[in-house]
Amino acid sequence: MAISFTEENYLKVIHRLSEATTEDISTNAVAELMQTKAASVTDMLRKLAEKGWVNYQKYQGVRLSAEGEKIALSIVRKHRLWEVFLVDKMGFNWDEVHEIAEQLEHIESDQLVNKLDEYLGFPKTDPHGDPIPNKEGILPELAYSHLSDIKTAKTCKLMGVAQDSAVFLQLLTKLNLSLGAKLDIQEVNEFDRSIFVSINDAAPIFISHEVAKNILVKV
Amino acid sequence: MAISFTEENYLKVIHRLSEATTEDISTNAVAELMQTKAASVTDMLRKLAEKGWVNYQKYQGVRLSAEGEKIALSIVRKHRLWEVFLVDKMGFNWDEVHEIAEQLEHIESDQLVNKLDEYLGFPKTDPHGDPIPNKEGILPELAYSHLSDIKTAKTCKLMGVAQDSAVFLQLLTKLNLSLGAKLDIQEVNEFDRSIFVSINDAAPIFISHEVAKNILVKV
DNA sequence: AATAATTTTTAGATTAACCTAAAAAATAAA
DNA sequence: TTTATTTTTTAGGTTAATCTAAAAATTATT
Repeated sequence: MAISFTEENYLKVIHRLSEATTEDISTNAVAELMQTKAASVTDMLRKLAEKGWVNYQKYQGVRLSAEGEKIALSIVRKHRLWEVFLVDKMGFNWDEVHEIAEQLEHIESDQLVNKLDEYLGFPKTDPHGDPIPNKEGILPELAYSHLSDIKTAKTCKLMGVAQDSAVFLQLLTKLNLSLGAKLDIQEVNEFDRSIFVSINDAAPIFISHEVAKNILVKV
Repeated sequence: MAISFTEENYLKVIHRLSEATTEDISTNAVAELMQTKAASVTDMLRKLAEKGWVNYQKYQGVRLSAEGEKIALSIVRKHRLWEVFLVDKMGFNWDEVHEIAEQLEHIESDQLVNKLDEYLGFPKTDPHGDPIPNKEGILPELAYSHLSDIKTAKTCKLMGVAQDSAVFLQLLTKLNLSLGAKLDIQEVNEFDRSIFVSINDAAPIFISHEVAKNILVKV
């Protein structure tokens, strides 16, 4: 069935919200991420439900159907593969690629996506460490911890970020924190939960809890 | 000023029609290429004129303004660069890339286009031999002849095609005719204007006038 | 030049995606 | 368990791009 850009974006947003919870997704939550009004969301949810891509009962929130999940994952796959392309092949920084990938994710051609995947060497994650669904739409589960959850001195490796806003990524770049960086945690301060850490064997610096919450690491 | 996909497509179509003539472009001609009705075209021409991208007086046809020309050329540039990408990097055949490039040409990022250009080695033409406008929107004039215009036995080189429909390109592929092929013209038949020609030193074959009209060669 | 044929435009509707304002339902607080 | 608050939906409108059918302008033909 034909699908519009807007419908694709709604499915993507519902998918994103569903990753964080097992609850049904509220109209308002969708409205906020879609940068639109709740009334518009209600209209769209009814339409998506008619097309069989979501399960929706009014006042009860929304969930993706199996079909809707499949579509959402194919968009996520395209988005993340294009991000790899932009960084690895086009030479963009990891904080510059989101907007462009938002456009490229809507290009329709399974053949192209699979050729791109192969061309990039079947990457497992995008430049922010987010996993890339495979051709069958299966998303490899990457069991990473939030840096903020670590309580004791230990060594770990930066595997991803929980947020890909440009300001945040630029801050990480300033701190010399990129995918794969080695983090030697010296101390976790009880007072403000800031972390005193050596990055790639440099002199240790302080990282705020705010920032640590958005950093994913493998212990 | 903001521009929609549809507006971009109209400018592209008007540009294409303008290449073939110095006359003003008729509403019907635009309608046919846009696969829409004349009434819809009238509406859009008025809008494009308001935005300053075309010069249009009702009943008098339409021309691109300098600004409109600039936009059209940037779309052509993107279209052709993406075609090179699809063939050279993704391994598509030249008859498979048009549809996908129709989508990719609307991706908005000057930075991306210029990086892509560099990545592809600043190609001068697309996989069909059509010239690629440079960053400044200047379209190199390639003075090629139509194979159908050649009257005597001589050797020439296939530099492009005047049509990129999949059926036509597939026929050329069957005839072993690709960009750069050497054509030794043995004889031009007066009766049906068919051409008896050896392709890359193979045994000579007949090529119809219909086909020859769409083949561009350098003598 | 008058009439016929064609092309183009206007008028009035339709659809997708959005909006505001008001009503209804669900949830939280007293 | 009422009342207040918040969330969600409905009702009615807007805009971009399209359509059909009818009117107007242009071009071609007698």
